[in-house]
Amino acid sequence: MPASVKDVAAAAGVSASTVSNYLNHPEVLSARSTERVRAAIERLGYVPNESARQLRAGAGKAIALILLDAWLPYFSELSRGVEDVTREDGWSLFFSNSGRDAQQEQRNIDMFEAHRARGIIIYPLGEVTPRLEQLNRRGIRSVIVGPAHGAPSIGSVPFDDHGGGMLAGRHLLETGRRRIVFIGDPAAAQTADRLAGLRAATAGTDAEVSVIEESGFTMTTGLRAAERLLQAPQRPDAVFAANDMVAIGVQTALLRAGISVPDDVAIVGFDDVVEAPQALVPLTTIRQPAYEIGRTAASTLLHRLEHPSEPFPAAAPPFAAELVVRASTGRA
Amino acid sequence: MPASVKDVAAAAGVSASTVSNYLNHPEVLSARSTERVRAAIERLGYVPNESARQLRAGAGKAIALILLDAWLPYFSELSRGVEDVTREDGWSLFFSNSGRDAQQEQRNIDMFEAHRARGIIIYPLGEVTPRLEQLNRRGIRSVIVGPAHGAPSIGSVPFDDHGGGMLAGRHLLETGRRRIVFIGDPAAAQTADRLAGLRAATAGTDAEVSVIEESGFTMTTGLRAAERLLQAPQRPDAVFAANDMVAIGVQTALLRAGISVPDDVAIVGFDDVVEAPQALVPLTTIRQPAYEIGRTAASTLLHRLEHPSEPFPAAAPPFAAELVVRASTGRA
DNA sequence: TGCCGCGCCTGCAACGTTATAAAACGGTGG
DNA sequence: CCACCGTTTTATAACGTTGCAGGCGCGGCA
Repeated sequence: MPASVKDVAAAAGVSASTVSNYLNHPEVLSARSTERVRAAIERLGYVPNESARQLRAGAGKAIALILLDAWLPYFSELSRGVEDVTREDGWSLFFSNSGRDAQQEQRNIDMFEAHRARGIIIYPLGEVTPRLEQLNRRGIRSVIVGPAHGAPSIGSVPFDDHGGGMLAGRHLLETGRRRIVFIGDPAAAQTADRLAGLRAATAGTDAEVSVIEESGFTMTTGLRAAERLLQAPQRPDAVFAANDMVAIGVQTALLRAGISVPDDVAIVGFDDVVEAPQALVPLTTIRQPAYEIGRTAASTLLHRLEHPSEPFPAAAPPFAAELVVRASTGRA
Repeated sequence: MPASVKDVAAAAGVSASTVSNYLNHPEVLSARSTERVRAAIERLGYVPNESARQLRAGAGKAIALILLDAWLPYFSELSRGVEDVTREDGWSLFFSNSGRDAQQEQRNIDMFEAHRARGIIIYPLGEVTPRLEQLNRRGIRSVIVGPAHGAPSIGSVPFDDHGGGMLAGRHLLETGRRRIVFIGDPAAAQTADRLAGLRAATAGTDAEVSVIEESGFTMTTGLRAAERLLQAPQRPDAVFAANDMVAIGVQTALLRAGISVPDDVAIVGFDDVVEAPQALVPLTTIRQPAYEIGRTAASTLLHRLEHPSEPFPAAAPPFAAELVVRASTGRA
């Protein structure tokens, strides 16, 4: 039903090749042909068939982005960074989220392989390194947001989670806190690093660190964790949460229970998402430049695709953590 | 570089057609061939080239979803509904957001046209009806989430915004409120309907309705609106916000200013997103079944695509609004 | 034996695009 | 008038896939 180059060619009284040249090598055409083809394209509303282009070219200019939970604020900022770079460089971006379902994550990778995406940016949920190395052998490059455990064929955009944890710990110590509870899932790689950083900061002091294990990353997770925290025999004087949304959930539950933040309990989050300063008590947090991380991931991948000879830079330095002090931990 | 049917055929000692039949008409193959092809596919890691399939088939089994702001909670729920139905029916979904930029919205439509998506589900920002009718003439169907202003070729999944506004207004009257302020952009279609519903509910009573014009839909919008509200000479006793995030922003600003919710000011939101019950003072709101709306939009579109002869149902009844009472308006 | 039907398989063409090589064109100089 | 040149246009083939028409071998039936 839609018009093809042949239709345009017929309408313009030229050959299909000329139409193709109009689109891809305009400089070789005579002014006369240029004008006739232009008019015919406009008249027929011709739009090149991307599938045919890709087939012909062997691969299209498209990359894919696979995230855990597209609707979490951190990921939406990250994806804006990816989107912007991708668009600037004239590539198409296919987007999908795995909804924290490892099986769905694999299906998404399959789908992008079938669509012959040239590269994949992924914030991985399960163990994807072997699959990504397999894809690499088939010519599909990928970049992991976070640590790539010693897989040199895969790009990596790491963040200094351990350093972030240390910053949080030191800040809590400096503001006089001694009973710190960490909320998160110690089995998840990034979360574990943040906890380790916290422990490194408190080692050798009289502060003690306990852990409430929760594996989610939403406000609901924080509300649930706070219930457990309120039932504990001795209340902590500080909470360090795996991310900002969990921290905000904890804050909400504490305020509802009549506990003052920061007087009774200080709270530190992680990420510095847009919601952090908007919490009722603005949240002290560790800033992760999500937008910049997204941009870097995209440009690393695109650079690799556009300069196939150069390998990924061996070890990019991780993005540095930065402490942002707000009201939830009292005055600095 | 990646394996093609021909490679598989050679490896299995059969013809390309047999490999194709294995994939598309397995029932015609002998057990012997089935096994040999299966083994060859596995050995080579063959993945069918989706571009070639689409080219051959004229169009692929793919639809597109275009949203204003993918990272707003309401849209993420909507898109989950769309995703689920799409996946259940074996279609692929391409996803994009227009970031509240009408130009970007157009570019996304262009991109999906080039990729020959069979249909589009869109929550429109600008005026897209003419463009969608043009696409319809080229065989690409679409469904608008929200009202389709008398364009019978375009599907529509409407919601009863006016009724929702009325419910909110009546509830505020019943709980004794008289000075109601509406926060939102009266120029936006859906928002305008909600305001009209509010006015219909208060007409003929001694309650008065004023409007603070704000065009955003985030917490930041609510914080900004609350500043203006606090400066007003006479403080209202109720706020009806265009959506939940704005309502939560207003609530936060009021609480920070020491104003009690709901004693001094009642607040009603719109949508009933997951954040609504998680606000410090859980939010009374008008429930919009975003997930169900997404499912309906997707199944309307897919039904249309799979049964080309039947037209879109003339006028689907709008989804009904439902009042959800929580603490932000006091006891009922 | 000759013919048919059946089950299974294969060759061919076509989808829309574009790079390549070749051809046509218009003009110059010998 | 022809060989030659640069410019512009064209025919052709190929990318990977699949529907279709036809082919092959085998068994059954007249």
